[in-house]
Amino acid sequence: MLDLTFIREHPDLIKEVAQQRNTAVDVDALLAIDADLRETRRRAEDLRAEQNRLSKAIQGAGADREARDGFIASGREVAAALKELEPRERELEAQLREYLLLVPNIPDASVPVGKGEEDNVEIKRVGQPRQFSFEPLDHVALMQGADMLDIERGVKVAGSRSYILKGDAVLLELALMQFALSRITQHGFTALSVPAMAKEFCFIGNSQFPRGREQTYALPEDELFLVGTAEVSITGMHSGEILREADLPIRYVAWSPCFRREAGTYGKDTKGIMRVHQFEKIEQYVICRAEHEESVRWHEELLRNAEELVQALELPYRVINICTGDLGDAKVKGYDIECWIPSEQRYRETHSDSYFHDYQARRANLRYRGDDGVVRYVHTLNNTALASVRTIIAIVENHQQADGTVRVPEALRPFLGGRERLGRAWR
RNA sequence: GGAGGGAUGGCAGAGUGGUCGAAUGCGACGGUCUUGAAAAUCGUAGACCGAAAGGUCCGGGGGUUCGAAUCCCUCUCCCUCCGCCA
Repeated sequence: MLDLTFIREHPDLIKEVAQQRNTAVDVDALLAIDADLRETRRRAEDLRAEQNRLSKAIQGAGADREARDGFIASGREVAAALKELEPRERELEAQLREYLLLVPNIPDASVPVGKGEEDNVEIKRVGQPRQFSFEPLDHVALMQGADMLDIERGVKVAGSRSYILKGDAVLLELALMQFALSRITQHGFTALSVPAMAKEFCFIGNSQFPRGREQTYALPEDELFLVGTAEVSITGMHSGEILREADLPIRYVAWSPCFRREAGTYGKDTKGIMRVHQFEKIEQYVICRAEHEESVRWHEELLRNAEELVQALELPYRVINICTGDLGDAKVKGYDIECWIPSEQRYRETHSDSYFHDYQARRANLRYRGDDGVVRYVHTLNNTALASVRTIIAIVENHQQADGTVRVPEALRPFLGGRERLGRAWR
């Protein structure tokens, strides 16, 4: 959410940004509602002031019966007038908020302007895709061969895009989670295990709602939704608070399952488990002071942390700067880390590193009191540390051996009881 | 799932229709004292809208009333007991 005053003063900028970001918001309608609300509110406040004056007059009238009755009669009229105005005021407030939630954030000047995924800009490449001395398998053939994956029965249980990890794949998944938690906490981040179900306000605060609502699983009986990332729960957990500047920055690394409906992706990534409805993720999250430079500094640091993990897993990857059209509504700027997937001969997104300035904080009403006593909205950032399924794919495909086993990268071995190979030789 | 009790400022906790944005204590901040600190002592301090005047906020929403922290309805959350349960 942006500051309403800023929107009033820069309607044309908002329109331009909305277009660049492939999103729609009726700025003129928003401003019309705003003007109407301000006028309505002014009238209501005048009436309330009058009401307060009369209330004091009634008390001051004491035994003067006649004066008292006169004031009460006037009070009755004012109350009646207010009663007409107040529903209108509430209605306008609700309408304005609906529009405000649709206004996108202003991208940073360093974000490339573009229409979609194809306009994202690669900013670095690390590691060389491996030259195989044998015909490498895709993750499905490889994992099924090693009895690490059962897609058919996963689909039987939970429908398309579901899967069952088996055997060493389960150990690998847990090892990856522990590996990421262990590394990131060493950087001073506090580990969290957060609710995977959350109330609507968390999703609004985080900007998953109202747009993107159809990507989220709902539990209507309980008015809860399944989170697509721990980010939702973390934004919710501090919402409405006023933190102290001395407590900042707050750095979390959170473990949670992630649920995604993947509505509208029929036909995309139909083979294998590249795109699934449920996976596990370790997420980095930072709440810091409201300074652009500090946001940028953390954005880069979160990227470094994630890169460190990917490098330790010996995966070739690249980093891209996401263009305006692919950025969504909320981010000021975003990097993706994409790992090399041999079977696809291309890089695929495994991490997403974002900063928001106060956009999420405003929606979640998350503020801090500066050392100067001024209350401001915090800045928020987050980046994947490690997401289970896609990283599993990258590891098994990149580290597969001619015999059908998977070499365990050195850094991961302590989390797998020292094992050097996963799966069993089968080809 | 059933029965009961609660929700007030950073925290604890008064306040049952007007003089209450709200006593008091603790904590916080600033001053005095001190080499420094503690103690003592004096003082300051909530959030939101508004250029201001002014208005709003005592868990959320609705209602009664000229007037609600206080009365009524409703929702949420917390606590206690019972049931169920990893």
